[in-house]
Amino acid sequence: MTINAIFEALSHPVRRDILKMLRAGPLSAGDLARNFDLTKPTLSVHFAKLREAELVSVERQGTSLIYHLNMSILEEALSGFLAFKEPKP
Amino acid sequence: MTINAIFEALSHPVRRDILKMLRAGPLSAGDLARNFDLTKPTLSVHFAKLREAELVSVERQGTSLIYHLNMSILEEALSGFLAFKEPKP
DNA sequence: CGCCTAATTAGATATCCTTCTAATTAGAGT
DNA sequence: ACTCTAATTAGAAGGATATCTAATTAGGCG
Repeated sequence: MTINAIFEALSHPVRRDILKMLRAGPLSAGDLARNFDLTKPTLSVHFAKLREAELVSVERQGTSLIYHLNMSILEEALSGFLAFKEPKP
Repeated sequence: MTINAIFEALSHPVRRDILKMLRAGPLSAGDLARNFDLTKPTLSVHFAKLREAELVSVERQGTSLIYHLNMSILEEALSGFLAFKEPKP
């Protein structure tokens, strides 16, 4: 997890929308994908970037992958940058 | 000014570093540029993106352009996104 | 096992981003 | 007007990103 990966992940509107949806609670990849006018593979790539930044975590439930928002990472990164603090050593 | 332009602007480490430097007070384009291992035209492009997002404002002083941090825009955008609020209508 | 659904990975293409050098604009001073 | 310094804009090259279709992995169930 780097501050770089986090801001990189936040730079795309689709990925920010994904985070907003997850705010209400965990959702499967398919349920998330249904909300966009993009193919599932495209969404998978966006999920991967969010995972890389550790802004979301995944849990398997049968054949589905359930995505959870990692609010603490998001909060630390954004409020940390607002205060111009360095990331935790 | 759009939330999109703001997160786009924040996505590059050089631009985030520029904002950090401006935290301490206004600086000229040249003074900012001296801190990076990049040419001045390259920095100019980064400045332009920050202006576009209205994260900085510019004021001319003789032949120099002085950049100021627009803290309120940054704060509203980041804390707004953290709270998952919509941007001001 | 064979098949169906859910999702990701691979490969290809088009677009966007970053960076450079060269050219241009703008102000100050002689 | 000329020249010097400060900075931006233009144009081009290279690398990275987003998106699609096709192929692959993984789990559940008859």
